[in-house]
Amino acid sequence: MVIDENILYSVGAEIRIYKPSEYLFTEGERPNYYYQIVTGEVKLNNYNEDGKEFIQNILSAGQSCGESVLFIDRPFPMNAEALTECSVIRLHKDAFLELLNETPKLYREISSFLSQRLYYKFIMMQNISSPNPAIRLRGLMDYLKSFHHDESPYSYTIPLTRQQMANHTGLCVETAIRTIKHMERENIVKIRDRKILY
DNA sequence: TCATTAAAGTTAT
DNA sequence: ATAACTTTAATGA
Repeated sequence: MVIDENILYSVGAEIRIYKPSEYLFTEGERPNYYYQIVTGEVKLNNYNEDGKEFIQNILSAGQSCGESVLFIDRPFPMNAEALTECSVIRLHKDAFLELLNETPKLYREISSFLSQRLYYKFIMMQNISSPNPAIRLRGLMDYLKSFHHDESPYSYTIPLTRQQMANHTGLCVETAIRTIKHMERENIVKIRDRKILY
């Protein structure tokens, strides 16, 4: 968790429920709130000129979003869409910044969270710039698996659909599927009832 | 080689 | 039932 919920409530935060496919915020909007996910999953994405989706990240309980842009005067560069039903704590920008001023410890925690995001972005950017789809997908899987602490092969079930994996790596679904099949033949992954074990 | 299109089967809602 | 996802195959850059 990023910030203790009780602290957020004490400075005026409110809880909001979002239905699947509802937006927390959209690209181009002016950021007015700090968001922290209590339950559910939120997808950060963009759409390119042809309307093709690119998933930037998928966030789950305990993670925050929107904070990256609260410190600067810029509109949101992405959409935040609820994937499942979500309960999200929302705190107004001014109250959020005020809270950080009063509590240096929180400043550090937010910085740490932002650093993690930056780290993720860097890793993903590295492997997504590879022309080889296997490297892109493996980079994604390696990153996801790095949070599960069992390193043995096939111990981690990829929590994404192939569609989502493709949209994460800028590949088309068909290429993602073919590449994953190829990886299965090479014993890099196992597939058990459509789930990818890595 | 990969994206795109089309078509069909499968799963989830 | 209907939408979303998965898979295979053909074609073209």
